[in-house]
Amino acid sequence: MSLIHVTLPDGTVNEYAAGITCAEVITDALGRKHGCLAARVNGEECDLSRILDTDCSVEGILTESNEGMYILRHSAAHLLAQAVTSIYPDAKPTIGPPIDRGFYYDFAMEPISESDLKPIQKKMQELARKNFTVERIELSDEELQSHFIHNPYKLEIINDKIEEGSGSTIYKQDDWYDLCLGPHVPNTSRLMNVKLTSISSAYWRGDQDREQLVRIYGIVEPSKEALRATITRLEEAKKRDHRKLGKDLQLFHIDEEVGQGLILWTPRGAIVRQELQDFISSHLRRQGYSQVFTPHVGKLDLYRTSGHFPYYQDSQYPPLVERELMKKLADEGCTCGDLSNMMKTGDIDGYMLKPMNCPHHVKIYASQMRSYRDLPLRLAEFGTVYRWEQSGEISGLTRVRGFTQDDAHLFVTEDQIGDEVLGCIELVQIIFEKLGMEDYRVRVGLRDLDSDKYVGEPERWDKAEDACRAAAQSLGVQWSEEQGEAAFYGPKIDFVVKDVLGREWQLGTVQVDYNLPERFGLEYKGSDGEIHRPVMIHRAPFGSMERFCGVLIEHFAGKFPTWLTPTQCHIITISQKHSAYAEEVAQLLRENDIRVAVDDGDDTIGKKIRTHRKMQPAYMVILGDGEIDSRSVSLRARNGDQVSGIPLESFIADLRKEILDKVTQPSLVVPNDE
RNA sequence: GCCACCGUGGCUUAGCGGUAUAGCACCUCAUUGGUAAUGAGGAGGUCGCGAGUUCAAUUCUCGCCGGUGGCUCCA
Repeated sequence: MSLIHVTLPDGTVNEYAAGITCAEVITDALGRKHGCLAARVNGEECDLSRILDTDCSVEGILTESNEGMYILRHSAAHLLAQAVTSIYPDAKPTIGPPIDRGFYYDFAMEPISESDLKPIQKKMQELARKNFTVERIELSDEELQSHFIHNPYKLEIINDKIEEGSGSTIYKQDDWYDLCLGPHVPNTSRLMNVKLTSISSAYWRGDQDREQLVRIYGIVEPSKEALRATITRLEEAKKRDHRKLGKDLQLFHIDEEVGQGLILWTPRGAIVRQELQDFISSHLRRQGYSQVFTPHVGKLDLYRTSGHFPYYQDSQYPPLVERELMKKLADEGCTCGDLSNMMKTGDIDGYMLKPMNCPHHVKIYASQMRSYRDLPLRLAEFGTVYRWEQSGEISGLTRVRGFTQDDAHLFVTEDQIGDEVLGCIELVQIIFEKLGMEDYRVRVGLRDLDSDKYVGEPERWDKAEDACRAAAQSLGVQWSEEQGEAAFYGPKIDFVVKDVLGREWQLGTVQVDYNLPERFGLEYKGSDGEIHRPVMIHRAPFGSMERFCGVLIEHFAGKFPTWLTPTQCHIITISQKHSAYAEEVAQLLRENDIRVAVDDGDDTIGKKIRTHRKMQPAYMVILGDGEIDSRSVSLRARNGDQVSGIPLESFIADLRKEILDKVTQPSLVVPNDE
């Protein structure tokens, strides 16, 4: 029997008889309780059962690692398919991958409901407990065909994805098997700690025109404790959902009679939004932006020139057509289809709710003769736009039909692109930093070199793409280049953040645009006396006020920094005989631009504190005999910390400073040493 | 838009073929209280909307509207 040399991660080289398995090598190196569920041989992931017959390096994959969790989730997906097919013999498994937060499996089957998950989960645990060995089996093309003869989905994958003559592998546990490359856990007992979380639907291969499948989502963890911790974390996350907090904290309201995805900002939410807007505005002034205002509607012709109509009409509110004209056309027997066609061809005009602000800003640029001395011209507007998002997609503040972009358009010379793009993303960084938002990623969208859908010359694209790359690089945060993610009119930089449930939302965006200046024939006179075409940069550092506020509510879990908090101080009296002092303090605070609420009602102090806590003021100011005597205040922080005997005047001064400095979290309460 | 589920006073919620619980909030009275619920009383709902089945519908069926989780889409 020949010997092989196996290199371990620590560099030791052991000698084994050829034919040994990974599991045996790892057990030999780490002992029985090594906790690995797969291995890496020469850097390639494989099963623990892999047989080694040549010299190689071997490394165990622990469940604690990212790779380990993916394998665990992938195996759990298999177990789910086994359980589903045993309960629903007609269900046909299609695909079931691991994902960041767990796993799912798509089945072609009759729809089932949420309540059906319990029995499936039970079945999974029952199968896991039986501790079936998970076995890898290599099959030829013919064998694959015969194994999946009753499952057209698997056959489609086999035919599309597997090279002819190469065969592939299946993974088998008990009498159930699935087409899969692996690797997988060695046995099903590793999969005891699973929970099925939700059910939904998906299209086969993500194609809207193909079969609708039943998708079951689940989570799996290596231990009971870890599973419990994950479940707790998910529940905690739900508590900071901006839709729930928006209601609890009375920040906004969505009324079905007003319409889906149309936000009513209630007084408290309006404060948060306005403070943010003021904050951005002050930075815009520093960066040399000019504020403009434009109307919420524009003529269809405007959007025909910009190219937005009719090409994107599916995502716009329907056009507004003059009453008299409609009546006349109706009398002439004009059908809806005729009307639609006439609008497309431009035979009749109408107005449209603006789906974006750019055409309006372009018209401001074009309203005067421009010289190179005017550039860069930076036009900013908190512009409200309306888009007909699909009904099923609308959600809270993060996906709405009417929203206000913190929009601006920069008209620049070719040479100014780099500096101006940089300026835009510096603004984003300043704002994110002030708000303590560190968990975001930057996506640089570049053109797909093989596609011809892009407008403009390649040399200009190269230059603009370089400018975007350089700008992203300068941020000093994680960023990625994504080929083919550019808009057809130019490259872009996007800022992406995750919400509490791990869903990604695009917030800020900076886009270079060669197209609109062309379509609108924009010009400026250069230093050479010739006429040139400016380049446009679209940018919205927050994306929209709605989405940004939604993300911010979750980021702070409703506990806003003092400057953003709707009511910064809630003044609470010990008893009603302290009302006069409370009113005096409140008035002083108001005079210092501090937002206050006063509760001098006849509830007990404990009751009042409990009630006001729910609104998450930065501070509760407690006033009683002691405070009146010493002309002071007693403060209570959100976490329950308290401090008393603070002189009224110094409290006001400190609070003002905290607000002006936009300190990330209230910090005036430092508990007294007992 | 598609699939599944859900829709009871401002909020959270019980219930079910015979028009409905409870808590918080609200109002009144008493209580004047030092940091997470003082006591008593009161008012408030055509059970999302429309149609059907039935002697009878909040409850069953269908349609619509809205919400939730996904899918698809996102200039």
